[in-house]
Amino acid sequence: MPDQRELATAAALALPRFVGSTALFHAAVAERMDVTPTELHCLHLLHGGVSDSPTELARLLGMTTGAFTRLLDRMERHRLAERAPDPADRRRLVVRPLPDRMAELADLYAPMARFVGERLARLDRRQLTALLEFLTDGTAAAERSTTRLPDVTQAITD
Amino acid sequence: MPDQRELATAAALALPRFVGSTALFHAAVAERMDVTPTELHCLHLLHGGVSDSPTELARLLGMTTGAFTRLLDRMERHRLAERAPDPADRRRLVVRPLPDRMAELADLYAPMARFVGERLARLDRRQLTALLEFLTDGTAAAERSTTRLPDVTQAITD
DNA sequence: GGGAGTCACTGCGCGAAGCAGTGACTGCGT
DNA sequence: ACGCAGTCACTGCTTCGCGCAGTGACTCCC
Repeated sequence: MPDQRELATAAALALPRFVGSTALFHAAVAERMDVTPTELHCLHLLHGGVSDSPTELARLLGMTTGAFTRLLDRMERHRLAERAPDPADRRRLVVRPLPDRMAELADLYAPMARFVGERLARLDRRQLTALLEFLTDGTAAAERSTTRLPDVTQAITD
Repeated sequence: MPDQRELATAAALALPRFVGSTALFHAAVAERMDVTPTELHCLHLLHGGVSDSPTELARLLGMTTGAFTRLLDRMERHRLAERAPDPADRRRLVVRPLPDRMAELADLYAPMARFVGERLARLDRRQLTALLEFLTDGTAAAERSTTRLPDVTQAITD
């Protein structure tokens, strides 16, 4: 019967491995869709309405705009997204997700959603809130860390 | 004030993005150590005592043994691990983590551990237990999914 | 109206990983 | 005993995603 300190330590130890294995799961889903993990990640960002700007998306994905151009080429070829001109600024363009393969993506995530749903169903409100907060804060911290690569340390703590 | 159902839905939506961004964080830490994400992931497995067998590690990392040979070459060059002969079977070898750069790794994870610790300190026992269980079960499910790539779906649900 | 800055894009090179095949070694069946 | 199938780590070859650095189109501000 572990006490609170031990639980916290266990969580801190479990985290790095969790991160590694989820990354791998992410790659597995991508492979099932015949798509690179980066394309899949970008699709999530688009689907979540995070941004439609190539430069911004490239930043969030931790890559150069040059690489993002090629990423967009692939995404268009795979019918995941399309380019559209930005009426306000003729240098820019707008990236739009295509509905074509959304159903396929949903199917692949369905079992994961079920897995998550089952676990969550056993939790009470306070447990749910804690978990959700952990996920969202963790996401924010992780996304900060990618934009300030030279100092990951600071990005996490602030 | 969201009810339980809404919270569960929110968590299911937050998850894919969390997965993507943690993968990116993982890559950021690896870059700070002048190491590939795969090398870092392998180091975590070694450090956690998951396995010391090249074939088994390759499987957990979702790669071929051929690629793992080259991975080991890099890890030795970067002083992350070393090869040792297996006295029981002269075909095999044993992979051992090197202590040299462990401190460096701990330093990079320190802020993350602090971030986690702060969040966890606010939680009670039941919340902690729920979170920890979610992490470990999720890790197990994700690791299963990589070993049975042809059917990710089944790996998650069973 | 002109120059600095920003945008998406392009040629080139690197390197991580898959594929398929190799030699060394083990253990099973007869 | 002994040979043969299976397993192990390893190696050329190829593929491909990405970074780097430079380009032309466009915008904004003085």
